[in-house]
Order: sequence, then structure tokens, then C-alpha cells
Amino acid sequence: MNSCSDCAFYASVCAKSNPKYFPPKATIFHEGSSLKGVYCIESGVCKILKLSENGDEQIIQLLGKRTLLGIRSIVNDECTNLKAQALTAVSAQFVPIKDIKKAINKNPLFCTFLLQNFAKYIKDADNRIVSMGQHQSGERLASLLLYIKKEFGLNPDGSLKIYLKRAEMANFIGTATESMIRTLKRFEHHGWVSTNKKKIYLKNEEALNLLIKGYRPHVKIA
Amino acid sequence: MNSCSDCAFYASVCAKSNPKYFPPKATIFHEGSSLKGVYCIESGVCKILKLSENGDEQIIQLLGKRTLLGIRSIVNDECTNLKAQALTAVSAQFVPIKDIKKAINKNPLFCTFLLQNFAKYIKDADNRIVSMGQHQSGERLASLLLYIKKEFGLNPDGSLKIYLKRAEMANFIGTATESMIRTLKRFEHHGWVSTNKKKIYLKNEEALNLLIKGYRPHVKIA
DNA sequence: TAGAAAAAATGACAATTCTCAACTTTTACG
DNA sequence: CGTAAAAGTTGAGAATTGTCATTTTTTCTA
Repeated sequence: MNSCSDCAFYASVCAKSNPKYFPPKATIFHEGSSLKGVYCIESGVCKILKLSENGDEQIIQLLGKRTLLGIRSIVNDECTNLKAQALTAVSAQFVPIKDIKKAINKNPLFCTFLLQNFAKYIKDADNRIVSMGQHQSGERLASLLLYIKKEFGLNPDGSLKIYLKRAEMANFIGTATESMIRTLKRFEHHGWVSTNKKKIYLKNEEALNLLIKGYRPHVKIA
Repeated sequence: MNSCSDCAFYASVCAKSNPKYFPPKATIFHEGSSLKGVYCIESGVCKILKLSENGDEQIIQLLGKRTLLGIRSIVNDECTNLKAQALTAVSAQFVPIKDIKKAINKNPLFCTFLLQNFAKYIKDADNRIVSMGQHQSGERLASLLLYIKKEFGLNPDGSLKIYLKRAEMANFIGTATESMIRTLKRFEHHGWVSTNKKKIYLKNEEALNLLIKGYRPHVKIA
């Protein structure tokens, strides 16, 4: 459920067009641009981010296959206030505004799909707000690791499928890169995760969950 | 635009039923409850919050008139994961699930209304995430003050219309109450705001905006 | 209006997180 | 394969924020 391909709309509109391909780091759309349609991600992962006045970014969301990029702006007839950038190689179907609007007006199933899609996004955003408001960096990192596993899964070797740079992980949880690295190291010392080059393995999800729920290990790492 | 009363749905469904009244602090629905419908706020303001395992809360959103409480859960056929509580006296129309679902299936205008409603919520949530991820407590407090003015307006005397306890303001921006109070005092010393009992007056919005945009006053308060 | 309760404010100190500089490892590419 | 660039790591000290105890102010109600 909630997936694009389950939706009558997907077969009738998305599937007709030709996919566009974006290499890693490619910008799919800039903040402030006026969109002519949305992209439905077929494969790959994008990050949605907002740029500050001083140039640094905040990652708002990570979006994978079967999500629509830019749909919020279309619905509200606004320019995008966010930037979308490919994290991995991405293939996406472009759907022009008029097709989207027609579908909204003619196809209740598509509306339901969109509403559910938005509702999930809202739920994730609410959880981010709780996490950032109530938790300190360790708990936020634990949340991120579990979130990545849940949303994007694991590689055959058991490592997290999506690779984020340390700076990106830190940005996502709202801390300095160095702080995040230290926290990740602490997790390694606890035996909760292990890392190897670009790979991260979750070795003790229960412990990460307990941390999020408020349990603090008594053992401190010197 | 975006308002319930502009929407065909409002006249045809909401307006038929009788409003329910909630006094300040009343719970409109609990976290985890299975909703039988939504409430459309006619007047007053509610806070939407999430409870942690350890009992403390995180305020997710402040919602005023013409918003639908609980709609996200209905759309996704889930129990609510949030609690809604009246901040002021609230009057709200109850709309049963079946009417909502019928409207979604039969009324594209209602769908558009709902989608726009969700889109605005998402935009606000995204801004919260940026604020909490990138800004420190001063900038977050400035954002909150300007947000309250924008969303709920001012009293005739120029003070912010919605009164939040210091603890609630602190909670909203994700800091300790004492830290928030100190920050607010700093704003007062700068002449950016003034306070009197429960009232807060914005005296220099430009300065608050500059703070959010990254400008730091050189003058420190001893 | 007095007294109790709630909310707000303050000080001192502790904990967390950030910043900056240096250094190491990994990756990219001619 | 070697070198440069990028990414990751570490240490030390500073800045921010949190905690706890206490006091003051405001609000509520008998």
C-alpha cells in the first residue's frame, strides 16, 4: 500500500512516459524553481534539503522509490521551497502538472494515494520534530540508523543499503560532523554497530531502540 | 484559500452538525485512540503533542480555526499517534469518518482542500526541522514568536493573541524552560520584545528576522 | 482580600555540543 | 600505481544548554 504502482494513476500516467536518469549528486530541482511537473522515483534515493542564507544545508527527508518529488509545490501552486538532489543513481518518471491536476480532479483513487503519501510524510516529519526537540544526539543518531534500515533496507551483507557521508548523517540529525562521529564511535564501543569503510552494520537494534526510549547504559566509555 | 469555509465540503457537511465545546486544557483526543471522525475547529487554538515514554511531551503543532483535527489518522486508517488538547476555549464541528471518506471519493474540491491543508502542514513541519537542526535556541525562539504572530495574530493592544506558558514555548522550540526564559530576557534587553504578565509584544520584528537569517548582534548582555 | 498554588525568574554548576586545527584514511583519477 | 582530493578522525578548549535548588511574581479561589 501507499506505493505508486498499486495506484491506478501509476499505470495510466507515469508508465507512459520515458524515465529520466540522474547520476549521484545531480540536482533534480533547485530551491525556488517553478516546477512544470513532478518526478516519480522508480529507483534510487534522493535527499530533500533546504539551504540557509549562509549557504549550509539542512536535509529534510530521504525519499526512495515510489515517491513523488515536488508534489507539494504543485498542489499549492507554489515554487518549491526545497532542493531535491540525487543521493544514488536515480531513475524517475516525469509527470506534467496538467496530468497531475487532471488526476486529482478525476480520480479519487489517486487522491487517496496522494493523501496517504502526504500523511506518511507528515508522520515522519512529526517524528523528526519529536526527536530533535526531546532527544540528544545519541538518540537522534540511533533513530536515523533504524530509520534508514526500515525505509531502505540492507545490502546482502547486512550493511545499511543507503550510504550517507558522515557530514550528511550529522546534518540530518542536526549536530556537528565531529560530534556525530564521536557518537557513532561510542555505539561501536558498545557493540551496537560496526563500521567498515562506507559500510555500517547494526549489531544490536534492541539497544538502539532502548536508547531512543530513554534507557541509558551505565557503562561510560573512557 | 485553504480555509474550511471556502470549501464546498464545509457547507455541505460540517455546518450541519452541532458544535462541541472544549474548555482550555481539555483533551480532544488521546494518543493511540481510534477516531470515529475528525473535528473541524471553528474557533480557538489546540496544541498537538506527542508523549514520550518517560511522560514528558513534545508539542508538534499549534492549530487554529478551519483546520481538521485527526484527519491524518483517518486517511491512513490508523489510530492517532498524537494527542490533541485545547489551549484556549475551542468550538469544533465533529464530522464522522464515513462523511469524510464519502467526500474524498465524491468531491474533488474537498480532496484539493485536504491536499492543500496537508501541504501547508508539511511546509510548517519542514521549517520546524530546519529550525531545530540548524538554529540555536535564540533563533528558534525568534521563529516561534514570529510564527505565532503570523498564524494567530495580535490582540488589539498589540500583544500576541495566543498565550503559551513559558514551559510550552520552551517545549515547542526544544529547550529547557530556564534556557528559554533567559533567551527571552535577552530579547527584552535588546529591545526586541517586551513582556507584561502573560503578554508578549514584538517591538522589533526586523531584528528577530535578522537573527533567524544569521545575523548576530555584537552587543552582549553582561 | 488573604493564602495557597501555579508560573516565572534567577544563580551556580554540570553536561553536552561546537569549533578549530591537525592528522589519518579512503577514494578518485591521470 | 602514485598522487591529490575528499572524507573521516582525533584532541583540546570554548560556547551553549541543561539541571537543580531557591526565590519571586502572578493567578486562582475560598
